[in-house]
Amino acid sequence: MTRPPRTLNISDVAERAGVSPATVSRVMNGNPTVDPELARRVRETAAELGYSANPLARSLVLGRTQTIAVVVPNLANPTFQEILRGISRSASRDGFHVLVADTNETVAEERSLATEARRRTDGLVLCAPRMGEAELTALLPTLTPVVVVNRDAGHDVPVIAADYRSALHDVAQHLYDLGHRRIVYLAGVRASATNTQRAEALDELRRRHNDVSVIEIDCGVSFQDGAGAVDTVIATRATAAIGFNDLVALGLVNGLRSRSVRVPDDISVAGLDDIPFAQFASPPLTSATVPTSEMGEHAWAALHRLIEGREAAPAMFFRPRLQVRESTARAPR
Amino acid sequence: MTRPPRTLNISDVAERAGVSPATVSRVMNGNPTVDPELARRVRETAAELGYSANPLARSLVLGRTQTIAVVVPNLANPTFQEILRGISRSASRDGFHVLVADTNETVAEERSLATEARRRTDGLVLCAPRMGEAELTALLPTLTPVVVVNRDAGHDVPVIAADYRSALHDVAQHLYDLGHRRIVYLAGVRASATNTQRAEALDELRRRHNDVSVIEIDCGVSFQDGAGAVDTVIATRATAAIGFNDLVALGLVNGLRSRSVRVPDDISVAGLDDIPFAQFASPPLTSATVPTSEMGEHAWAALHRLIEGREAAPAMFFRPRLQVRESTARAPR
DNA sequence: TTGAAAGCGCTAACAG
DNA sequence: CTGTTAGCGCTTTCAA
Repeated sequence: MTRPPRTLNISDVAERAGVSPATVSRVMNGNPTVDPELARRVRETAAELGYSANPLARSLVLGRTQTIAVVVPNLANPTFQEILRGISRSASRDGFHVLVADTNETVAEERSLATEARRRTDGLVLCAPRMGEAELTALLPTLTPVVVVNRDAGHDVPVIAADYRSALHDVAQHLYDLGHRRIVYLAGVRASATNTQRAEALDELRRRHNDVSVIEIDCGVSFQDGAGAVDTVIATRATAAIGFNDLVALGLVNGLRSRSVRVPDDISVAGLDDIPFAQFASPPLTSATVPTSEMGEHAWAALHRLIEGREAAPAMFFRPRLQVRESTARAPR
Repeated sequence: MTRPPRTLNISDVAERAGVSPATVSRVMNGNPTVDPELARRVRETAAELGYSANPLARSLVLGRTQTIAVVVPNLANPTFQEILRGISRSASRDGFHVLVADTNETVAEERSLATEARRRTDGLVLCAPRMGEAELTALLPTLTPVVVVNRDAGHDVPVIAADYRSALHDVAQHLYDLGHRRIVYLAGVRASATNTQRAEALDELRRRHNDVSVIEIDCGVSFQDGAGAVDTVIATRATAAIGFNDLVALGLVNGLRSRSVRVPDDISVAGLDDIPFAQFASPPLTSATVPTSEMGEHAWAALHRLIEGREAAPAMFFRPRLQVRESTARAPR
């Protein structure tokens, strides 16, 4: 293991300016107890040499890295991309860097990835963790400061989440109002907590309307998953389908097209999330708008408070807004 | 500035195991020169205490962080999202973490963001930098090890790029073959190097076919930019339009729809990149497929080589593949 | 107001 | 094979 050649350090500057390293440190940190004239000279020397303090060394001694970590289940999912973007923009505005970790839907690695990422940073945003309730409850305290996105997480941890129960309720009710009585729901990963919320909304629909039949199909979270479910969906003879998210819904639409099933004439399809491209799909997809990048910003704000030792932010739930587009229509009679 | 409470460190483990810190260090690093029995005991103690070495301290002494930085112009752009994902996946496979920095198309901050990010990491992937040639040439040597994506960068720096010249050539030729003789091109940011490549391809088209007229319009890189250009495009009376990228093209399509101009009946529209959603657009968008996530993987591979002190990888150019879909058709007569 | 010295947590050269 | 020691680059008491 060859050690890299050493670089310009604080002593070099100190020596050149004829002062002690301590003084250079004070100047670089804007400590006002330094003689103005001396400070000027040091600053000049530093500029001349192109010196700036090694962030690693500072991190070690100060115990803070000015960096946070964001753990997402899948970087290919537009929802998490948006959340990441929201976090990244606002964190960088506050002078923080962002480390990103993609678990790739591998539940088994969530824990270690989060732990590892957390150790190199000052705090963590855990997005939609897929692990079991017990594991999460045990893990979170070891991760503080941490905030959780799109999953509920007890009372000690700030939560920023979309209310998927309400979202699915609105979408399902919209379909019911259009006359659909046989509705299929393409469920996401069982492990996903938001999937449970969605299921609850379906239960409620069943309770409220005894003339409706809701069929749940195990599917997945990706475009491919949605496309792959097409035959099962057709077999149910449902007149409407709701995707776990827009990706699944869009995949299904594509699959239906390949089977020459028309959307929305033969079957209505709706998604959840309202990803940026839902509106440009063919046909434009009915969905429920989740304010993802704002949620990212709030996640950062909550984490920032924690990092600064301020009181934890309360859990925040965002109610998605139903966005009716052309992929849903009256049920065929 | 309150110093955080100190945590479990190597001396705690050493003390508990009745050995020196050096021995613990050796054990933790798998150094084989330790008595197996002793090693076992140390490992046991470490596990018992839940100890693992502080990465910050290791980074400082070893001079490597096991982290790389990725700088992108815009995290909202699917192309950069995919590149980031490709890098992230492959880097993490090799035990590296990824710091992400979004410049938000702010040319003035590219330099400082890249420099800052580089200082906390072992290497940098600079994606499609927008800064001027001279500035880039001056900056790159201060960033090594660094690899550049989607922009040419002299001979000392590995480059991973899509051949946009070829891509635009194929798209333009495709339109020409469909009978289009009046084609409008929605240019991206002037600063973008790949924009220049695209312009070259248009020049070539003009040279080869003196019956074709190619109009260039300053536009931008986003969906909104494309939508905003709609009236200008209509005013040109062109029968076909090529977007700087798929986002612009999709924006234009949407704008045209709002003006009741039919695609492709009245005007053909094509994009560049073939982002994941190009195929689900309405109508599905003709584009040129850029293998973004593979490019990300190659970018990591090239950077990894550099970090390990191996010889620099040669510049790699990927030729995009024309993907004809329903947004382009024969020119109206 | 400034400098000397200790120490953040770790690794590696050097003795033994 | 193991411990002692020095030092990565910085900040921060403590004394002067």
